[in-house]
Order: sequence, then C-alpha cells, then structure tokens
Amino acid sequence: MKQQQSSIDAGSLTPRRSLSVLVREELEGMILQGDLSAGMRLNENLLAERLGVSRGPIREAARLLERDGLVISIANHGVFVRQLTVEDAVELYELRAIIAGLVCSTLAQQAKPAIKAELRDYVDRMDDCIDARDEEKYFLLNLEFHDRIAEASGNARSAALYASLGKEVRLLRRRVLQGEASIRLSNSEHRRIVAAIGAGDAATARKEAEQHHLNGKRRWLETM
Amino acid sequence: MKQQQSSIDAGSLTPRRSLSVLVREELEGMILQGDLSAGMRLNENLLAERLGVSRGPIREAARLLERDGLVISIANHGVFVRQLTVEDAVELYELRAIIAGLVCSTLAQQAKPAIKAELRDYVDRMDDCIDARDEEKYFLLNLEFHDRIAEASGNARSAALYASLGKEVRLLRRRVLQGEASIRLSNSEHRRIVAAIGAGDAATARKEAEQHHLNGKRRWLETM
DNA sequence: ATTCATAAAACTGTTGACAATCGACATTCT
DNA sequence: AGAATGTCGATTGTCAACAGTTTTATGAAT
Repeated sequence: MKQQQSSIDAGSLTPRRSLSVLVREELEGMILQGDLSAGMRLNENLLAERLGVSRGPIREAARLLERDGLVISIANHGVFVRQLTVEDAVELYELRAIIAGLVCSTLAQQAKPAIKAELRDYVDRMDDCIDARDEEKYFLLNLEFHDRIAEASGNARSAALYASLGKEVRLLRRRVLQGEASIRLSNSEHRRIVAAIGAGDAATARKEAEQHHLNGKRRWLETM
Repeated sequence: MKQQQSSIDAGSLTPRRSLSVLVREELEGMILQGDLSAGMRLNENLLAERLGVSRGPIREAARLLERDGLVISIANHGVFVRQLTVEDAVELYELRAIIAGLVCSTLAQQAKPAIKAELRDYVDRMDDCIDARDEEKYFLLNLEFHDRIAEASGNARSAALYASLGKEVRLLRRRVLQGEASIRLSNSEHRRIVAAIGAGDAATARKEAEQHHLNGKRRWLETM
C-alpha cells in the first residue's frame, strides 16, 4: 500500500528524487548539526523507522555519505559517524588549501566581469557583517563566498571536492571563534584574492587563496 | 593446538568482505578493462544474474563506484559508465598534479630512509624496464610508484583521492604512447622528485611532482 | 507512409522477510 | 577462580517480490 506520508516526503517538491538521496540529505543534516555525534553508529532499523522508509534506501544513503567522508563503514558492524583526529583535520585543511589555490588560479584566467563584481560584493557584505557584529551571517557568507569561487571556476570536480571537504571539516564541530581583529584580517585576505582574480593574476590568486586557508588551519590549531 | 577453523579458507585472511565490495571490485575491473565501455548502462538485473547475486549488492556497489567517479547515476534511468570530456580530463590531471605536489611535499619533511631507498629502487627498476623495452611493466611500476608516495606521506585522505583520480583518468582508455625518449625524460623527472624528497626539500619536491604531472597532461593533450 | 495515442515490456525504486554474523552473558570444565 | 564453550538477542547482509516509471512496440486514423 501507499505509505508515502513519511517525514521526508514533505520536502519532495522536486519530482522523483530517489529516497536514497533524500535520506542522504536528512542524515547529512543530522550529522552536521550534531544530532548524530562523532563515533556514533547509524542504526539501520532505527533510522528506517524514524524516517519512514525501509532499510534499503538507508543503506544506499550510507554509501553516499561514505563518499563524502562523513561516515565510515565496517563490515558486519555498521556505519559510524566519522571521528576526526587532529592529523585528519590538518590534512583536510591542506587539501582544501591547494584546491582553493587551483580553482582561484583557474578563475583568474577566465573570470567574467559579472563574477568579479559578485565576488567583490561578497567581500563588501562580509565587511558589513563585521561592522554589525553579525558573526553568524559572516560565517554563512564566508562559506558561500568560497563555494561560489569554486563553482565559478568551472572545475566541477574540484568544486564538488572542495565543498565536500568543507563538510568534512565541519565534522570537527568546533568553530574557530575569532575576534573582530582576526575576522577583519581574514576578510582582507578575501579582498586580496578577489583583487588578484580581478586582475587576472593567476599565480597571485593561487598563492593568496592557499595562504588564506593555511592561515585558517593555523588559527584552528591555536585553539587546541 | 589452537588452530583456527580452517573450513572457510577463503574468508580466513580477509574477514568476510561483503558482497557489495566484492561486486564493486568486479565491476571496477570490468570498467577499467573496457568490458563496460563509456556511456554504457549497468543493467542491474543482468549484472545480478551474471554475478550470481541479487540486485541489492549491485545497487550498493554502484553507489560505491559513484563515489570514485567511475559511474554516474540518473534517477529512474540507471547508472552509466562515466564519459569524460577533454575538459574533465584536463581538470583531473590538474587536480592530480597539485595533490601529488602536496603529498611529495609532506613526504619530503618526514620520509624515513627505508622509504627513500624504496623510491630510489622504483626509479632504478623503471630504468631497467626502459632498457629492456618493457613498456607494460614500466606502466605498472609507474602507477605503483606514485601511489606508494601518496601512501607513504601518511596523508590517507589525499592518498585515497590520488588513487581514485588515477582510476578516473584511466577511464579515458587512451594510454599516452610515449617513445623511449619521452619515457626516459619522464623517469628523469621521477628521479628529481625522489632526490628532492631524499634531501628533505619540500618546496622542490612539490614543484617537481606538480610539473611532472602537468607534463603528463601536456603529453596527453598532444595526442588529440 | 506518418503521426499519435495506447498498451505492453523492461527497468529502476522500494519493501518486508529471511539468513548470517557479532557481542554479551551464561554455563561448563579443569 | 578462570578459561573455554554454548546460547541468545540485536544488528547487518542478502534476497525475492511488488510498485512506479520509462522506453518500446502496436495499431488505428489521417
């Protein structure tokens, strides 16, 4: 019979997205929000019942999450929310840094005026957030800004990877609490990146983007 | 005295890997070998029957392959062997180049003598292959060599990514046919990379590794 | 012959049931 | 007591059947 009134059916405006994908997004939300904390096992029966689907889509969603490094799967033991070590975090930051360098370099060689203006606008809005002491919005704009650059570069694979690594980093669930001075510094780095892209200077764009991320790594390490 | 149950000999070493990963490996082999060519759909029923399993593991294996970029999945249409465009290939080469730079840089800062000797040995053996006109073996050693560097760097995530991108590149199914001169040049680049790692010169190791891969990209593009 | 609606076939998506496996606790033996 | 073994409940792994969707085949009307 039709029991399509499951809790995740509500968001199915887009026609015919498989349950696996919907479950994946639901679980990703739970993980990133911390409802499923690090090291915790994803009980298939429990999740299936809670989301109103069978175990098949749950299992497929788990494989999808495994792709993004959010969970690990151990045969006959189940899938677990990934626990990141400090070494893992350092590696993620470095990987993200060089990929950011790549996409910024690519973008500098081909960016259209519209993109350049959009990026400048992002930096301006982030500055506004700093003035307004709105750290939350700054945090979100910062995420958007970097993902937008990756996307605009046209390097689809790199952009997906960059976003995926970003989610992985968020598994750490420890936001770098930066004072206003630190945030202003960070946004000045953004401005230099955008300037290099605007000038079509690929080498500088790469170097600045990479350094920006490595600075983020350093700040994160200092919170330990 | 304490002898393990020898009845299941096959599962003795490997603790009973699930059918999903077994199927995954089988399908990966088919794809990389070309039995399943680019753009072809993976018929679940057919594969299930041919491999003697049900469709569940086939579907999960498909999600695992999707993670590595070997196939793409379209809702209600099935999964297809990925078709790479020239732009995709260029991006893969560049991604692989910077990741190689990262792992070589990392390794240069921490490589133990045993690893350094092992890498030198790889280069020597590749030279032997060139002298013996054994391109096939050179090709395999070359793959091993680079994966070994990534693995030895300790950057597990980067190593997995590097290997995964390598498989993706092989989807192109067009090996760069390089004359002896070109191969010798390539191996001399290997030697410079190993030398930089041996000397603990991270910056040079990174630059050489990156350039080596970009040269590979250039050679590949010249075959078009 | 062509077009278009309709039906059948083929295939993917999903489900509930069954089998295999693991961890924990109880039991037996020395 | 302590180690080895047996049993049980919980959980993952797998399967075969069902449901929904897409594609292909069919056939009548133009």
